[in-house]
Amino acid sequence: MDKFEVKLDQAARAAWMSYVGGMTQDEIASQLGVSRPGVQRLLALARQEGLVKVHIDHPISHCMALGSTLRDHFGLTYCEVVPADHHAADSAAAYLAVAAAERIAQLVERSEPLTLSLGTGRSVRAAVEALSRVERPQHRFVSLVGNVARDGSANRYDAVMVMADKTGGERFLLPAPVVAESLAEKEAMLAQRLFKAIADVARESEAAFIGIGRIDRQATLFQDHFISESELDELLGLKAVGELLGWPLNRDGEVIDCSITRRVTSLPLERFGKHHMVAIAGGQEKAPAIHAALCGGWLKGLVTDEVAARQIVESL
Amino acid sequence: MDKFEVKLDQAARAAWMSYVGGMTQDEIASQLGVSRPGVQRLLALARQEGLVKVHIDHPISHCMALGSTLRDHFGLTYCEVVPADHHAADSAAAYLAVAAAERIAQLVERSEPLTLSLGTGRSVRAAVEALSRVERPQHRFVSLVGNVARDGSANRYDAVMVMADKTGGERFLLPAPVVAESLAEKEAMLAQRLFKAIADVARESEAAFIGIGRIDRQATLFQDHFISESELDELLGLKAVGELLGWPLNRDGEVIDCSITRRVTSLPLERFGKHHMVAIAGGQEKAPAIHAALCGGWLKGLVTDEVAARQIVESL
DNA sequence: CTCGCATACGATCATTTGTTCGATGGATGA
DNA sequence: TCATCCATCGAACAAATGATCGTATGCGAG
Repeated sequence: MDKFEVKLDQAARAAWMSYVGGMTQDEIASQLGVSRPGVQRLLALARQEGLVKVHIDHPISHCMALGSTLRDHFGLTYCEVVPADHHAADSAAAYLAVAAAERIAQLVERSEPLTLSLGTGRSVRAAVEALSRVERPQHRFVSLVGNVARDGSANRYDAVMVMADKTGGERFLLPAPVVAESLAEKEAMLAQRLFKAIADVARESEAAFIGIGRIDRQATLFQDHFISESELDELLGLKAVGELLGWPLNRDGEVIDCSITRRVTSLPLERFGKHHMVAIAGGQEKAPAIHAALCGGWLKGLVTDEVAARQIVESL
Repeated sequence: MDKFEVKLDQAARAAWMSYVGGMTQDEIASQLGVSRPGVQRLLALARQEGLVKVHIDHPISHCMALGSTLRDHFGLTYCEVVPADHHAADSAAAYLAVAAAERIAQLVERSEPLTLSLGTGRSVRAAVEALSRVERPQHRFVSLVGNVARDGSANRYDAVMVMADKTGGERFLLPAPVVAESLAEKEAMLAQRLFKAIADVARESEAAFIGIGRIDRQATLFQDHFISESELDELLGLKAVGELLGWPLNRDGEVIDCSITRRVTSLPLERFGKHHMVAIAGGQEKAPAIHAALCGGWLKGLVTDEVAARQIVESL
């Protein structure tokens, strides 16, 4: 196929003129003595044969590539990866918050009434705090996770509270601990009219922005006393690597069925098809948990950082 | 200017999505949460800041870059550089011929009557021989250089002859040696009605495809006995490095005024403004001659090969 | 606090690009 | 040699891109 070689030559020529020389296809056509659609075909060939290499000379380039890989591999609608600033390790968290905030802002800024679910966790908190104030009393914000600690005290600064304060929207808080003391207590909770009403609002929400929790000694679930040390050990024994809304996941992203799971009061993950939940989580240590959540197919979108994304991509 | 950093980040993102991800500007706009014209501006910024690097992964890429440099530097309308095949050194000449032939074919193939000038030399000969046969009796082909050797014999296979044979067009040959024996002989030639008539046809030609000659022991002018050895030495003494249509040029491309020049019967170079002559020449050894022709500003176009082009560009 | 300036934004239009479909020509096999 | 099929090509259309302009918005000076 020597004919093909000649075609490639011409395709490379056309590609050079188009991409490097900045010529229009008409100019290229008259230069090469072919029709304009002919140039079109040559350019298509050049791209298809991988003759055209484009590189974006900016650190963000890697992040985009990582995000794209994750998005394609786990079938996400979108995946944003923020760069890890190697000079200031802390700034990554702030960057993550800003990036997630922009996502949330896109929804919140519209004026049609919106119902939005929010999870707990530092990342979600930071994200909503990064939002700028905007008057939207028509919106409703509902928490997907109980905000009552074991001792009965409510978390005054839940993400939903911050959101509602910033927008003037309605707030719906789940009046329950994340994990009930007993099965009976859980049943009692779920039977409450108020609880059901809030669950209904949550079900109407268009999107949910949630955190992803680790399951280890530093787990928020444990640190904030939602579960006891022995319960943590039980979860670790069952190979839990992360949690979504308090539901522990194994490394394949499946919800682990155990005594603790049966007492979790959060809305079941199955309730939110695949088109609601956007996770906000980053950091080297959270990578296994994020990976699990992705494997489970629970997420629609993910906002993470470079270190976590890299770790996950490398383990694929 | 931290604001600018953020802009660049976003510009890089947009560029990545557009060039690497292949997304449309509308998609990018909705992803980034800006308007479509906003994306436009971001992409413009990214290009302007040199964030976007495009590389054509094909040997021809270097050739295109060389050609572009020559074209811009010497104000040519076009400059085509064919790749030097390192495996088969000879194939470069054939490639050169094919490339030039395509240029000529573009003119010849049209059906409106065409008057085309042709010079002498192996390259021009090879180029017209590479042309495919096409019936164009309405065309006229005229030689710009005498085709009579010192001994009075005419070159049977002048490029014009080949052209006319291939197309059925009219042929106009200059009935003169390139260099007359004496000033008187030249005057006599130029006074001939026939000579004048042919010169007039040449003046009407739309384009001229000519060779570029070296001035050294291997010079065609000398090898084909158009000039004697002592005349060659004289030219070398006057620092001639090349010739166009028999007119010797110094390294700045100026026609050298000497006893030989005054006897050259070819049409004066000045006659052809800057918008007629396309040179066909390649090879390491011809580089200085080509460079001289370019410096002189005699050419509208150039078809050369990689080795010559590289040598010229490196000496700029 | 208000005016003016400057910068940036988004609606709109012209240009360029990509795709589809019918036509043309050349190769292959009967 | 002729019919048929396949590949290729170019005209026309649809989509996307790039540019221009009027408008808004924010910022600094008075």
